This record gives sequence, C-alpha cells and structure tokens, in this order.
Amino acid sequence: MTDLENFLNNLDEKLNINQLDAINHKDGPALVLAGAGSGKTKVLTIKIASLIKNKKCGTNELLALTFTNKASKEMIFRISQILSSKLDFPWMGTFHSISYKILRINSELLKGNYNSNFSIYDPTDQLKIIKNIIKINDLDLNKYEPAKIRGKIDSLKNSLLYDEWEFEDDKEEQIIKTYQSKLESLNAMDFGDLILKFYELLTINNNFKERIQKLFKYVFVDEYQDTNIIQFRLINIISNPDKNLFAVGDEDQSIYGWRGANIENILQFKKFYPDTKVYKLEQNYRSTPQILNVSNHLISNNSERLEKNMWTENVKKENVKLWSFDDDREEAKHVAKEILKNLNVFKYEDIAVFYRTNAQSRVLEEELRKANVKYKIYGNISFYERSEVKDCISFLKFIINPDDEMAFDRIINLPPRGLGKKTVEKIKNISIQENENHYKSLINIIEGDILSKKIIKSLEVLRNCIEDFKKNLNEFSSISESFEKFLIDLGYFDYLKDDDKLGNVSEFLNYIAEFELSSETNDISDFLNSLMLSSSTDDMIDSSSFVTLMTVHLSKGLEFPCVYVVGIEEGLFPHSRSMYSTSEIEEERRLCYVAFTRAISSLNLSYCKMRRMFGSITYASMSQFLDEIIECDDLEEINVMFESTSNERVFHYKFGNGFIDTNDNDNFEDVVTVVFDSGAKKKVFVSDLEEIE
DNA sequence: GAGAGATGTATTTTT
DNA sequence: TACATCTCTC
Repeated sequence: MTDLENFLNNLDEKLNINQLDAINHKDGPALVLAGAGSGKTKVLTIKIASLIKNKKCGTNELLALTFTNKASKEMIFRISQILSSKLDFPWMGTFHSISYKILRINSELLKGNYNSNFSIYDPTDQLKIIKNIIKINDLDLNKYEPAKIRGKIDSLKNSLLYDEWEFEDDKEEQIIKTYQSKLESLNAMDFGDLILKFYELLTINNNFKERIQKLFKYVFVDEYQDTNIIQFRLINIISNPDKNLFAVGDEDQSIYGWRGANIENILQFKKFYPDTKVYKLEQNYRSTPQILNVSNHLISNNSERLEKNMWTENVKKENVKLWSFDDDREEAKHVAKEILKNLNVFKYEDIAVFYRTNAQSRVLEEELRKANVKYKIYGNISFYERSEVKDCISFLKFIINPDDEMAFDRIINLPPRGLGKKTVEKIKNISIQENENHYKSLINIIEGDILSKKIIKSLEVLRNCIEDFKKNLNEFSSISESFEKFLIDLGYFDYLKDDDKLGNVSEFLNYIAEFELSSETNDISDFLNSLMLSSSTDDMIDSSSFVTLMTVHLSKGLEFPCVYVVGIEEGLFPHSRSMYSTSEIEEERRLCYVAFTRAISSLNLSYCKMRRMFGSITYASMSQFLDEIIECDDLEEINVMFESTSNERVFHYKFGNGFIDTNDNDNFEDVVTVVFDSGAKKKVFVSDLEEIE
C-alpha cells in the first residue's frame, strides 16, 4: 500500500471516485472542474494534507491562493483538523495579501521611492488623486471623468505590464502616468499595483524569479474562474518549471469579469497547459434535486461553458418557489413575514437574503426591523470606510509612512486647529523644496521658526502627540493603548462628540488589540494593510443568530439552508448596464446561478412590478432568467392572496371597481393601492380614481 | 478659517 | 435618495 492510499484509508471522510482521482493526481498541471456544492474544499484540503503528511513539501513551500481571507482561514483550519495538529501555512491567502507579503519582504528590490512601510490606497483614495491631477493640469473634468480614468487604470493593471500600457490620447496618458508616479513618490500602491508589482519583479529580476520558483514546490489556485490576466501570468511564472499547478474552479461561477477576471483562463486551460489532467466533480452534495434542477435549467442557457452535468442523490423536499409582488415594499414585508413563519424549521443563521445591488438592502432592512427579525447586512459601507475610522487609519498611516500625502491631507488639521488650505499648501511646498517627507518638513518648520507663531503652535501640538505616541509605543509596546492616548491628547474624542462615531473608534481600538493578540509581528503596517485587504465576509461567524443580507457577489462560496433571492426583474437582474452584450448577459446568468446554488433545502425567488429607485418609481417585468425556468416542474408559482382593509369604494377607468387598501400605509405620493373586484391588487394614481357612493 | 445650508448630480457588482 | 461640492455668513 502506498503512503497516499494508507493516508486516505485512515480518513474519516468518504470520497467519491472523482474526488479520489483528483486527490490522487500526481505532479504536473491539473484542472479540477468543481461544480457548486461538489466538495471542492474537501478535495483541496485533503490533497494538501496528503502532500504534507507524505512529506512531498513543507507547509512553507506551498502557495495556495484563495478568493477571500475567510476561505484560506477555513482551509488552514480543516487541514489542521485532518492532520490533528495546528499548522501554519504562511503562503495561503488571497492574491492581494500574498503579493503584499512578498513585496513587503522584498521592498528593497522595488523601483522608486518604496520601502516596506508602503501604504495601500483604496478606490476612494485613487479617485481623489486622479481628480486632483485633472484639476492641477487644468483639464476638463467632464471630458476626463475621474471614475472612468480609474476604471482604465484598473483594467490596465489587471492585464498588462507598466510598459505595455496603451492610451486613448496624450492627455489621458499624461493623467495616468502622473497618477502612477504620484503613487510611487508617496510610497503607496493601489490594489492593482500589489499584484502587478509582484509580477513585474518576477519578469525583470531573474534572481528573484528563481528564488520564488524554488520556494514554491506546489501551487494551488482556488476559484480559478475568477483570475485575471496578470494573475494568470503570475501563476504561470511561479509554477514553472515544474508546473505543479493545481487549479480548482467552475466556469459557471465566473462573476467578476467587470473586475478583470478572464473566463478564458479556465476555458482555455488545456491550451495553456497541454499536459493538463482534467478532473470533473459533478455530484452535488448541497442542494435538493429541485434546487439543482432549476439551477441546471438556468445555466444551460449559457454558451461560454465546458461540458459539465451536475447531479445529486439528495432527497426531494419542497419545490422552488416563485413569488411576485406589486412593489419592493411588499416584497420586503413578505420576506420578513415568511422568515418569522419559518422559524420553527430554520434558525436565523440558516437564512439568507440575496439581492443584485446594495441599494436594495434598505427596504429589506426597514421591514425586517419592523418585524423584529434579527439580521446582519454584509458589504455596503465596510467598517474601515466610515469617516471616523478612516481618520484613525490616516493618523497611523501618516505616522508610519510620512510620505503619505493622502493621509497627511486628512489629518493635518484634524481636529481643526486653525490650519487652512493656504497654510497646508505652504507646508507641502516647503516639503517639495527641501525634498523631505511631510513630517520632516513639519519639524523643520517648527524648529526653523518659519511661518507664523500661531501656525507653529498648532503644528507643535500634532508633533508632540506623534512623538509621545512613538515613545509610548517603545516603552509599553501596545499599539492600541498608545494610540488611544494619542487620540485623547490630540483632542480627537472631544471633537467627535457623536456617540455612534465614538463607538466606532473604540471598536477600531478593539480591532487593534485583537490584532496584537493574534499576530507575532505587532507591526502597524501589517495591521493597516490586513484591514485594507480584508473583505466584508471574512469575519462571518457561523453560529451567531441573525439573518444574512448580502449581494449575490458576496454570497460566492457560502451556503444556507434557506435562501431568498429578491428583485429578479429585467433591468435589475440582469442589470440594465449589462444588457448590451451576450457575454455580459451570460455573466449575469452565472451570477443568478450562483445565487440559486447557495440554497440547501429551501429556495424562494421573487420579483416586483414596481420598484422605488432613487426616489422615483420604475416599472419592470419578470427577468428573462425567470422566463427560462418557469416551465420547470420543480418550480412553483405562488400568488399572494389579497384582502382589502377598507370600505372605500372606487372606480378606475381601466380596472373597474375596487376597494382602497389602507393596509399599505407607505403609498407613494399621488399613488394608492386598490384591491379590485377581479382580485388583482394594483397601485394606481389617485387622479385616475373616482369615488363611488 | 469654520460650519451651516443650498445646490447639483449620479447612482452594479469589490479585492 | 444621498452624497459631494459649492456658497454664504459669522
């Protein structure tokens, strides 16, 4: 018996023949096509565990790239469980966090002004810098829209090396190149840079490349269908020359095309790696046959696919339900009511509500709160995007990276201490003249007695607080305590006043304290960047008791016994912005497929005829995706029965006689709900109604 | 220079 | 609607 067979025989977990095949894969490139709920994490973790167990490689010689931090944490946990020992996998993580780690260690190899304390700029920071450049160069903000330029920068970074970039015109080139050199001078990188700079290093520094190639004996990539071109090229270099690349993915779940993900990476895998062994996991262990059947039906309308047929041995339960409503308010009310009704079958944490756009969460939130349903919304504004938390982050960023002008701008007059726009410009100019970082110039100004007494006095406050912070940090080495004292001394708490904001700051301090407990480095830079690179689902706790609300995008990789997918309307899902090309429609369909396949035993779909969007009313019809599945035997259409709640008789020129429904207390202006004698319940304009005696 | 209030404008998905 | 930016007043 081989080591591997021996290892597998002693496992508690049962594996099917295809899963076994994939795990038995010897060296060389492998592509595992793992459909939704087919046990891909099981295959990945057992595969990795067997390599470690049989001493094929060490835990630090294995690169495993996941889509979220949560996924990598879970993998590490499960591998440790299989091998019954707590293991550390330093190179298991998201593309961004692994690239960050590599760049930080090798920062001296980077071109330009970079050092290991570089800052990471988020999309908001990007936009600010771009706007500023356009203004300074006196260009038309309408012709060169900052958001579009940012999109262009991101897509360039997702696909090409810096010197391969091409531009629309000279002005665009000027803006983008200025942006790039600005980031370099500020010792800062955006998300795209993190991966592109790692890749660039591999292409220009042979020594570095060989070191990396030697370090990683095996390369694993999860969610391969959502890798972009640069990630593909990066993986390709790293997994050479042995090509021990083990990629796991599902082309039907590729939903990040708009972010540069290139579905061809998985569709053409065999072309790129001719020796590839392909393994297919087609048995679904998650969902009922009804849910799977409806999902299969839907996705079969796509053409950008590999051949794959999902099936299940699970027992039949309830049919997939399709509800229709007059408007989003009713839909939300219904979801709240159903959740309460189902609490004898499902617990709060078993239930999830998915929607296409973040804006849809508002009505749901209101109705769930009214109905006393406990819920948690993921995504939307993430914690670190709140202004007071951004303030705190900027203080820390500026302290460790005094080149960071974004952070400097934010905190130089915070809390307000009499420094205006003009003064700040002066300080920056001095910094440029002296060719020093902003903090050094600030000290030079104080010591050299340049600028007015008033200004120097207020600069001194900031400097003293920063110096005290550094001193405290050295003495007590507690970031959270030193930082709290810093904020008190600076008068930041007094300035905030607002209880919610103060609460958020103290939560931020707790975050730091937690980080200090769990990390051995105790490094502020590491803390800040782990915060920037974390996703909203990373700290999801399975056992906490509330209903989960999130966009379909965020739901990838998760599963829930009971799922509601709301707002499946033409123009919303598929979204109106993606209705111009078949390939974009196909991505929307995959998105819908992802939503459906999260469900374990109960799947509830719904759409509305009318929806409130940005204050005005829009009308919509059932999504084409619903058209595609409506004939399915496992789908059940349900009509909500209405009862009128008033005696006010009215006549409508088109719909005839009916009663006004006063149950619906949140009618729009000029619009009222009427239950007509035909049984239909409709929202109509008051001006179209006549009172009947 | 600070803060309140008015005005205007853009609204997909996110590491 | 909601958020950023501009304008006005103190």
